[in-house]
Amino acid sequence: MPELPEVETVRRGLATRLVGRAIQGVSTSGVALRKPTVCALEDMEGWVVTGLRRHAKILFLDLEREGQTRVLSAHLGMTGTFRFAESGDPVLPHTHMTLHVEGFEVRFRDPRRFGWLTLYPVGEAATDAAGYGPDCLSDAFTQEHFRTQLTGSKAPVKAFLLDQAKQAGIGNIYACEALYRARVSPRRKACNVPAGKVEPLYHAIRDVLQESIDMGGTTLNDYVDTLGDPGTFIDWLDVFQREGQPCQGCQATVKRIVQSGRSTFYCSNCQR
DNA sequence: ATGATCTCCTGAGCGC
DNA sequence: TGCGCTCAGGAGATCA
Repeated sequence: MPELPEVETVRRGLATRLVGRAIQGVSTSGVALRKPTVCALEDMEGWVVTGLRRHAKILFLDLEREGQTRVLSAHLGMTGTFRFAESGDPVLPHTHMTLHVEGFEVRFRDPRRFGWLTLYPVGEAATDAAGYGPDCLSDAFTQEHFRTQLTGSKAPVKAFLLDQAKQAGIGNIYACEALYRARVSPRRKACNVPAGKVEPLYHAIRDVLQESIDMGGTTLNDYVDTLGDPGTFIDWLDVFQREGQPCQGCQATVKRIVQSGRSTFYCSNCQR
């Protein structure tokens, strides 16, 4: 499941081969994704990719043509992938968009269709991240911002971390891992996180995300990068999907509970 | 207003 | 062997 580190890995991969290239053609499946696009994706034909940006889990493809600009936003949802391909490669099922570029193709595939592709009109900015808080790895995500948001929320701290409006980019994996690293119980209300644990939790979030990027992200089931390679951060997960296994710190058994309908993995002995 | 729950979707895994 | 059930969760919509 792509979270910030996986999307950043995809962004870097796409940037290496796509920036400066003209989109010569666009093929689509016609199947509806999570959100409808504003303009037809085919309208990207003839536009040049000038850059790839990311805010949290959203990718932005900047396009330019004859002095004008526009943007394509993309979200990978649960099972979305961007892959480089040769024109003769077999097209896998659930391939929803293919960008034809000189010498190769870029294909967006998403079996469960939780992702989206939105092409905005010429000159318009993308609004996908309008309700989002600062990206967790950006300078805007300060310790002060985090403290203010945290102390103002009565939600369980695990649910708080997943709230993209508070700070954006954390998904289920890294919420569990950051809480474990900071030794904070996921069941504790955000506003009741001990004062002395706020800074450790802030740094745990930043560290775990950055370390995962360095490892190419985490692959549980579906995620692969633009070359089809899985991320290897799974080997460094302390608690996620480790129910029943001993905690690395105290040898107690890692537990799994459900919060807001999602699995939370933690050590009830270490995390208080 | 805020937090909790539901919904969308497909494929993997499991039990009978 | 094969069918049907459950589960996975990002995030917008809806409910409490």
